[in-house]
Amino acid sequence: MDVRALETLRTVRSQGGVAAAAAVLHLTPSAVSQQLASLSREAGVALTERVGRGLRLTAAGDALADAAVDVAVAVERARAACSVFLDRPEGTVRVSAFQSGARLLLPPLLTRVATLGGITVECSDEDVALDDFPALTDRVDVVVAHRPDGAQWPASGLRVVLLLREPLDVAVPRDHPLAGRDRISAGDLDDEDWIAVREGFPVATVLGAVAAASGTAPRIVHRINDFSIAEALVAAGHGVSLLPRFTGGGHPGVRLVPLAGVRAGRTVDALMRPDTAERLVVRRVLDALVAVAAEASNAER
Amino acid sequence: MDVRALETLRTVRSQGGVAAAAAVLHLTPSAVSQQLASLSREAGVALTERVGRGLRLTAAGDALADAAVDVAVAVERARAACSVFLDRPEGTVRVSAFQSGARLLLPPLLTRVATLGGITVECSDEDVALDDFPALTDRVDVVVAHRPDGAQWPASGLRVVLLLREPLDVAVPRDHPLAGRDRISAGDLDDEDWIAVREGFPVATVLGAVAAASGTAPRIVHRINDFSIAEALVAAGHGVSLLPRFTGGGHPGVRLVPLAGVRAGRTVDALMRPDTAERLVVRRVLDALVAVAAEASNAER
DNA sequence: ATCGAGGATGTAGCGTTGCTTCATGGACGT
DNA sequence: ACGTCCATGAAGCAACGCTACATCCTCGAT
Repeated sequence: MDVRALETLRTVRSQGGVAAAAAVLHLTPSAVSQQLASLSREAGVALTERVGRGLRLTAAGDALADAAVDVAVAVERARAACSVFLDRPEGTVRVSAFQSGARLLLPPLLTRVATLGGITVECSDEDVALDDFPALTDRVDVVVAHRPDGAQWPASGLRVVLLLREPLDVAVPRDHPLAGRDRISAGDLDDEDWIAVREGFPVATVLGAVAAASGTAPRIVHRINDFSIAEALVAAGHGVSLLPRFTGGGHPGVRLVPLAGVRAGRTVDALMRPDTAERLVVRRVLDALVAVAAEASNAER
Repeated sequence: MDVRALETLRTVRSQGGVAAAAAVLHLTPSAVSQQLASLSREAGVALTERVGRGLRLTAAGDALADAAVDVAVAVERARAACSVFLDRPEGTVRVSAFQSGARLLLPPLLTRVATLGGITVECSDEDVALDDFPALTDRVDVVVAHRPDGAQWPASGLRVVLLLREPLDVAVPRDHPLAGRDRISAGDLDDEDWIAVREGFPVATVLGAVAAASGTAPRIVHRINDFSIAEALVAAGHGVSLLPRFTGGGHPGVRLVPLAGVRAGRTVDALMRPDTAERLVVRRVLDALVAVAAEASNAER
């Protein structure tokens, strides 16, 4: 039972195929396939089965992949047990975040981690569909992800740490009739043009929930994922939008007005594989990230 | 962090040296040494330190060895997760027992396991000093061991399953003045010659506890570890002894009389490494062993 | 239907890893 | 002071695992 092969099995499951797993593991598809074959030989049962031109794990493969998570966690705990005796935790941690989260959290995270010394943080911005966030944890140590109110991450083999909850406000142009209001109710927005995010992406469902409260379907004229672009469009009078309260860059031409009646918001979490979550340096960075998120949501309201 | 190397580290600790560990692992001392060196390089700290002509684990090494137990357990759990999907558990399990325990438990164990089919049990008899029982678990899957009342096995990385508790009775010759009694108190035995077990071996301390109750030091004339030999000596009138109630072969020339006042007894347990305890076949054998032990202690009183 | 693309899996060859053998250097007991 | 025991290095060899290449299969396109 090679630990590397178990790792590979997990990756094949999370990435959904041999080729994708091979890319993540920096291997050729052939190597991955051979590892699976060897593992299956050792286990005495088939771990994968062909489906179409891809493959999927059998029940046995799924069970073994679950067990493989515990193996990886135990190995990382062993590593951490040694790191304790090192004078100071060293290493590099890869952190990714979606755009608005990145702008809010990454700068203060980097300065805070810098004070610890010895830990290098490599950042990247990754904006993917809601369902694709978990798979990022194979490539990146800490994934800052967001989800609309009500949605939950799949529990299987994923460590989730809540960073902050952020209300979604209605963004209207500065000169809009509603701009002076303290609160806006869903019914006030029936005649507006909407700038929404792409389908399948986080908070896409929230607009639907708001519209449901007023009973009319929203008129979506643009689909923009980057909130700062959406903000610019709103300022230019091309529609209204739902934008997160803390992240809104404070564009001078835009006013954010809270929604009345509907509870609209998103949650920002840190996602990690259970084994990477055990790494000492990762835990240090995560602690810093939690602190930074707390400051951010306190400071801005 | 190679799993094999972690395994090696554990063995070096439990066996107390590179050479002994190498023997258990079927390797050369050089290979063991190289694995330790590679592990230490990877961990970044020294795991062992020379002491005299041997070596001992450092604090970091000890911590890593502890973590290695969890790794081994996780790996075996993974194996077991696959075995569940196999039609029927197969494999061989090595069981060892001290003499009297072996005679009592091994025959019914073998017949019981035979009914399961597919599992081979390899038996051996190992009589060692009390402190040496745990180290046997590196060589043998299930170690049937015994300990005097009050003694405990070291908790570190050892799974203990209680099999039975057995009172120790006073064995006297058939024609001895005390042979007719229902109970014997400690004071009645002040003038007897004793046949004890070797120092450091299980139940050696019990005789001391009995003597303490009467206030006089026991006159030990022979030290015999094998209870059936001790029994023969008692029958021939060479002294009295403390013998386990269930295991006593029922030698016609010997009477076992319970002790009054003092609680004298020994406990028989199954000892396993935590990782081997996870193996499915081992668990089957262990279940059988527990059942056999229950029958034995019920049947014989 | 035919063809091409994408995906998984075998085969040959090569590099790396990890073992054994042999030799060296301390530490203890006689 | 010598021999023994134990751990550790260096050299050589075998085995394992990866890459590269080829094959088979499935699906979507023309």
